Order: sequence, then structure tokens, then C-alpha cells
Amino acid sequence: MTDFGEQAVAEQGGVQIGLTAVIVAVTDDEPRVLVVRRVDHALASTEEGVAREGDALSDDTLEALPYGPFYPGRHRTLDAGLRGWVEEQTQLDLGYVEQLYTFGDRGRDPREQELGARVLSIGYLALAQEAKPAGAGEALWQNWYRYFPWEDWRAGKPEILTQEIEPGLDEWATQADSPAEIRERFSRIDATFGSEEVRWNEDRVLERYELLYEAGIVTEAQRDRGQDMAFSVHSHPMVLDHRRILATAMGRLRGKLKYRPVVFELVPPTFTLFELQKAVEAISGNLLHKQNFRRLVEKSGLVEGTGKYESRTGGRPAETYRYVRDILAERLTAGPRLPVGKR
Amino acid sequence: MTDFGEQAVAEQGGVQIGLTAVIVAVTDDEPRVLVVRRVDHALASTEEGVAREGDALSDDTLEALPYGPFYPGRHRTLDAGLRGWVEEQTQLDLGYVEQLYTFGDRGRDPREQELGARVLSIGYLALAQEAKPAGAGEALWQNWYRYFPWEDWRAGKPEILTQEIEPGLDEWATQADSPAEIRERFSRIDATFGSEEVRWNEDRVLERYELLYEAGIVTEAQRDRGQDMAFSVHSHPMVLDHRRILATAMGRLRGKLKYRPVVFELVPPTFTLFELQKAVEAISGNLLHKQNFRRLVEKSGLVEGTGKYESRTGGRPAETYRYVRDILAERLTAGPRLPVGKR
DNA sequence: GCTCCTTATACTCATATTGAGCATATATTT
DNA sequence: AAATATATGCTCAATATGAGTATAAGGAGC
Repeated sequence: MTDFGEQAVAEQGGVQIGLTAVIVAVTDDEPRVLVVRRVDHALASTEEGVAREGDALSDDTLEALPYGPFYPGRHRTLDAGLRGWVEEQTQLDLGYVEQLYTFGDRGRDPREQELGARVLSIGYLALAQEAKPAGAGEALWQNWYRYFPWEDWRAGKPEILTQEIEPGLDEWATQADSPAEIRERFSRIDATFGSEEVRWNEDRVLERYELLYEAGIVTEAQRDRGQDMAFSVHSHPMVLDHRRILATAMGRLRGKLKYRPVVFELVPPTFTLFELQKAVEAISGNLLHKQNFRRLVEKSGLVEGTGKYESRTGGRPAETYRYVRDILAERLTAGPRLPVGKR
Repeated sequence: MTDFGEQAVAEQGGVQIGLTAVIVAVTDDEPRVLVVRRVDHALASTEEGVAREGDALSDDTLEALPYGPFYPGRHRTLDAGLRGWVEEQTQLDLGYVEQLYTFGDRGRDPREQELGARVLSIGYLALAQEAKPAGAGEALWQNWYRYFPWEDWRAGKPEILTQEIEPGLDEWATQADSPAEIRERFSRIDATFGSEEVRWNEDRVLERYELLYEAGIVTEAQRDRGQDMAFSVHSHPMVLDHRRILATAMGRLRGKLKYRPVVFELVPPTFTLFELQKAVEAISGNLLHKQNFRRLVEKSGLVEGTGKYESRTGGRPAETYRYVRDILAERLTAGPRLPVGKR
């Protein structure tokens, strides 16, 4: 195998490492993500492209995930690097932190040319307990369905799917070159967006985003390809590939919810079972059957009642619970699948 | 958020990106991983440490995963970079490729000092159809249980667990400072290695390795800390953090087996159901109930019989099947859990 | 040919898990 | 006190799972 030698060093040229964080919290029963919303001189080269996108967003809404460079001299580990600048800049105390993926496609960052270096970005998912207004005022918490309106099925199938996305995808599919290719495209649409036979799988956030990107009906695709906008789904784009990173985080978190007790990182220390359920629903984007959710959670042995009750909601008071951080019981949060269904 | 500016560039210093590949195949019912086994000048600084390890391995068995530098000028994407040098050097045609994790702890690579650069390594998992002798002769296929003998439960609970690991871990736990810390350590041991209440979870390969590392009873831990070897589990170490990367790959693959049809990447185009089963068993490290496995696979709709039979095994001939690459059926390989049990 | 051995495949059955809904309890509001 | 709202308890049918038993279909030895 090739080794690292003088030559390798010379050929590699400059590489910059950026750390991009998807910081998630749930407040008011909505999933929030920390977003930076300013025109950054470092992003200037993108500005034009974004501004061209027309009615989907106005000039001042350049939205990005918080990110910062990784300083190899300063940080012993990548995780430490991330925690470092996030806690420094947002005063947020990150609990759960997980590395997501390293993004390194050429051209993902237009600054590469100025810098004369390739910019890799290591994406992180972090869960925060509460969504406080977040220090500096530059950062703010946004409902993540702002960027992915088709992912929220809590109020039934989103209109944007039937009205915009499905027609758009169908058109894209039929524009393929060969009949075989057309069939192939329809298959992929069904597999990711569901159909009569295949039910919607909430974990496939990234696959859906990538299909929309490929079909060119998401604004970033048009920006990146320098196309004019024939049609684009009404949703908020983000700078660079940040919406892709967010999609990765959403899919990962939704998946993890099913086999690891990560919800507890998102709710306050004590909570009612219904509050817990609503946090799960916010993340997974669909409703759960209340009685079955309760059965599942109680059976898991991950929570214990506090003996105290809470009656802010009009009806019978609900007992509050706390998470029992039992390392032994941590194997499963919620069994094979969450109890989907109506309330 | 901090941006990339001149200053950032200056402070970042050099960063080298290495791509490390865990290339897996199943042959003769054993999981194999492609390993490089030579004394590399780039690894010279590690050589001493490894040689010191005594009876666990001899001088000439410096084992490493195949790795190569990432050339930002040459490769458009990280995946392309990996495929590039792997296919170039091993003549292997990689099918399934998945990014695993980016490893970046300071000190993970002793060459950092010579190079004056931080070396990050992006780990990849790749699945190959067959384990051919692999070109150059430098690389060879090794049974992955060579490095993780405690992970193979196909012939019952491995002796190394009862004879070496469990005593070693127990000793480590009791050496903790406070009673609380002792309890904590025992909890972690139970959670990762199982106990009466907690059954062995085959996915937790990395957690187990990291616990062994922390307990100092794995040779790399002693090498990295410069300790002398009081006691170490009889298993083969690897260069740098490659055994950790392999553990990550094993855990990821074992997990994926349960909800994605990845086994089919590891078996030939046609196979009997029992061959398929044995591939799953090789990866997951435990035996499955034959009749139930068959039921599960048939029900999944992922395979179809070819109408041809194969009788190499003495008994009644088995029908051969092929994988139906049905994008719609790809949701689940094997349902929530694989049918564990005796044959 | 028949018997024994071996593996493949079919079928059964008890138990656990899921999805869905009904019933009851305990608060607030009118 | 009645109406309304939510919490919690319980039932039940449909599946899924784990573990066998039974039968089929080949080869080897006699």
C-alpha cells in the first residue's frame, strides 16, 4: 500500500478541516436546530447564487449551520474541537455528541479556490436539553421542518408532497432517456417517498433529499449547477451543503430513536409520558399511539415515576417521570419499532 | 460563528488525510479482512513498541489495514479516492462502500511529529464478493476473529472470555479508586460483555474493544501508554489504531445486517439458503435457527429460487437462489432481529 | 435392491409483541 | 352537577418469534 512520504505530503496540498454542528433541541413540541443567519464574508462567493433563487427566500436569509475550523494544534480530539467552539460561542452545554459523516466533495465549498486548499467538513450531531435564545443573537433556533417540510407527517401527509414534490418527481422521471431509465427512476421514487406498497420510512431523510437534489427540484441543485430555476420546491435552502448535513443528522437521529434512549437527552429531567411522546413525535415526524407508547416505555424500565403530578393541561393530572440512567437497561429504547398510529 | 480566514489557515497548520479501508469478504464460512503485513518505513517508529509485546506476536507480524493518502488534487470525492487506490493496488472491484468514521485523536499516528502535520484518518467499510489471493502479495486475507477472538460465538462462548478477559476485567474493576467507581466499572462490563441479565449483543464490538483498551489488557493500550505488559489478552494487535477501526467496521456491519440486505454483497450471485445463512453467521458471530432463517428470508421477498439444485453436501440437494435486487423490497433484510438459536 | 446417514424443506405450536380500541379515573370548565 | 379533557388501565385480534417435529431427497455401504 502507498505510504505517506515526502511526495505524498507535497501532492496533498492544503486541506482545511471544518467542523459543522447540527445542534438539536425540542421546544414547544417542535424539533429545533441551531442556525446562523448572517451574511458572512467567507460566504460571499455563494451569495450571488443564493440571491438568484427568487421567491423561495429573500436576500437576508442566508442560513447556515454553525461551523468552525478545526485547529490541530489546539485540540487533542475532533470531538474536543467541536465542543470547544460550540460551547465558547453559544454557551450551550452539549450533552450527547456524535460524529455523523465527513463531507469532502470537491466544489462543496466555493472558498476552496481562494484558499488554495480543499475544505473537508466533519459533520456532528449534538443534542441539547433546551433551546434558549442562544447568546450572541447571530444564532437562532429554527424548526427543522422549515428546511424539510415534507418530513413532517404529524398533521397527516404534507400538502407539499402531493402538490409540488410528487408532480415534480414524476416529471423528472418521465424525462429520462430510455424506458428502462424511466422505470428505474420511478422505482427509486417509490422506495424513498413511499407508494401504495411501500410505506413512508421516516429514516430516509437523506435519500429523499438527494433524490430531490438529483431531480433538480431543490434550490441548491440549481445553484450548484448554475441552472436557472424552472421549478423548485417551496422550502428553505441553506448555504453550501448544509441542508445535506442536516438531512444526515435527521435521518441518523430518527433511526437512533428506535434503539437507543436518546430522547431523554432532549427532554427536561422530569417529564410526563405524553411530553416524552411528543418529543419523539417531533423528531420522527409522525404520531404515535398513546397507550402503546406508554406500555412500551414503562416496560423498558428506562423511566421511573416521581410520585408527583402535573396538571397544566386541563384534564386529569399526569404523573411525572424521570429517566433512570441504567447502563444495563440501555440496550433498547423502544423495541424494534415505535408504535405508530393515531392518538 | 468563526469563519475561515487568513488566520485560521495559518493556525491550522498541516493536516494530512489518510483513507483506511476495512475490506471484508466471506470465504470458507469465515469473515476475512484484507490486511497488509510488512514492515513499512513509515511505521518504523511503531516497530519498537510492537516488538516489545512479547509472545503475543513475533517481529515480522506487523499487521495493518490497507491505507493510502487522500490527494485533494486528484480525487473529486473521498469515496473516489478510496476506490482509486484500493482498486489500483489490489485489483479488487469494490461493490458496496460505506464511510465509517473519521479518526483524529492527537497521537494516533506517531508520524505526526516527523511530518509536522496532524494525520486524520477516514475509515471505510467495503464489501467484496470473493477473497482472491489479492495481487501484490503484500496484502492477504485474514480471518477477522484473529484480532477479535472473543467475538466468535459460533462454537459456543469463546474460552478466551472466561479464561482471560473476564478475570482481567474483574481485576481492573476492583482496582478502581472508590466503591462507586468499582460499581460503575462492573456495570459497564456487564453492559458490554453481557451477564445473566444482559445478553451478549454482537453489535457492540467497538464498545468491548474500547473497554479492553481502557482496562489496559489489550496490547495496543500498553504500547500507547508505554507501559510494560503485566497481562494482555492473547489476540493479534494492529498498527496504530487500526484494530479500533476494524472494530468499528465489524460493529457497523453486524448492525447493518439486521435491517439492510448487505449479506448479498458477500455471497456469490447464486447460493443456497444455508450458504447465505453461514455468511450471516460468520459476520454476526453466532448461530441461527435454520428453519426460521429460511422462513425469514423467503418471506422477505429478496430472493427467488433458480430452479437449480446443488448437492455438494452429502444430503438432499439444496435449491439455489439469487438475490432479487428489488429496490422496493430493500427496506428490511431480516426483520427486527435475526433468528438466533441452535442449528 | 435396501438401510443408514445426511442435509433440505415443510409444518406445528406455544409464547411474545404489536396495533388498535374500549373503559375508567381524575382533573378543569360551565 | 354536567360536560369536557386528558391520563391511565385493560382487552383482543393479528403477527412475529423461538423452538421443535416431521417428511423429502440425495449419497454410501452392503
